[in-house]
Amino acid sequence: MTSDGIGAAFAPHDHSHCSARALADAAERLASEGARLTPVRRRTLEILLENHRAMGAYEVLDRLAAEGFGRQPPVAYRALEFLVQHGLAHRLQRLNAFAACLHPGEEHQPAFLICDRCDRIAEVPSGPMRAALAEVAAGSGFAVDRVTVEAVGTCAICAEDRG
Amino acid sequence: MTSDGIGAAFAPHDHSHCSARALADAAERLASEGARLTPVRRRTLEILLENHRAMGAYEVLDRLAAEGFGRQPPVAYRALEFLVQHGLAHRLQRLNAFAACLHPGEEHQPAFLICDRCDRIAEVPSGPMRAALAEVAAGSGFAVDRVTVEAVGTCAICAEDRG
DNA sequence: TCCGTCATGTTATGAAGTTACACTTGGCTT
DNA sequence: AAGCCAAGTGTAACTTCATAACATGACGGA
Ligand SMILES: [Zn+2]
Ligand SMILES: [Zn+2]
Ligand SMILES: [Zn+2]
Ligand SMILES: [Zn+2]
Repeated sequence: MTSDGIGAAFAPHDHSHCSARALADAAERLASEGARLTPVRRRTLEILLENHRAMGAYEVLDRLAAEGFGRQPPVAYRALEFLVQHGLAHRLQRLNAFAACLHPGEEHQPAFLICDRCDRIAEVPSGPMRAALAEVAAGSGFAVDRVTVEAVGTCAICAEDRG
Repeated sequence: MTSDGIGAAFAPHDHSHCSARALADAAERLASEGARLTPVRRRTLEILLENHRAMGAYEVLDRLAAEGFGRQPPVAYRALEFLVQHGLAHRLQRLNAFAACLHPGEEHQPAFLICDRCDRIAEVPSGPMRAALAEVAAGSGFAVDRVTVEAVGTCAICAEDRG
């Protein structure tokens, strides 16, 4: 993870810095891969970066449509898929939703903490869990490819607010 | 897990035994909780138990309808929800599908191995992973409630069949 | 028997995701 | 410059997944 510390999403912070850096990283990263950060894609990423929450594809689509982009589902799904494929966003299986990645560039397949009170999302390292899983899987001859780890619970802010 | 061993789903075995026992356990368990294993619910469980795969709600619904039960989505969703709530079935987030639990009665919140070649599913213990996750989560003040761990990969049988 | 609760069924609707196809754009070849 | 191709963007139409709202039936206790 980055020097921001783990779970920074659940603590007050300068979010404009957070998102500006992610965007800059993204542009650089894509350039080096020969992939194009077109207007829709860029705007989609910006929208996801607005806060530490996950957004449904149709929610993103509404925003895009309101700004003059296409208003059909594939517009959003294609942009989101592109971002996910390039490691700039993640898909949250439990929520059928997407969130911007806050430290792209680092090879990762993170675990997610999802607060069910405020809907904020944090990425945390999943290395130890993946290792533990790979081990038990190997015991039954299963070769793990991708792992989804998503925890639902209560974040620090909400725990304080509401006991 | 049971004496069947971990990941038994991915090895040849006497499946009728597997499913008969799960069904018997289910009936007993529900009786002790005062919950009713009605015909639709029982049949739904039997259908899920037919193999070690996950089924979509509509796939289950088709089967139920063909057997004279209701043919509208809530029929399947209610039965499935009931089974999940009583620990007799699990929901696979990545697949939007359901699978019978093969060792009910044991308090568990398992991890799943999903073979993307044959669609078979296995439950494995998730204790170590949940512990690791709880630790890193606690570091950011997040209290974990429920965890989803789902691994996609290749099972032993498919690995052998196709290299 | 009356009543309340749970269970089952229906219709209708909402939410999520994909397929197929047309048009444009921008780079590359000739 | 003209022609070509691949990638990107847009649309319509549709499938799949899931829930809301409401009516009826089964069952056990007062
Ligand atoms: Zn990330
Ligand atoms: Zn929260
Ligand atoms: Zn189980
Ligand atoms: Zn397999």
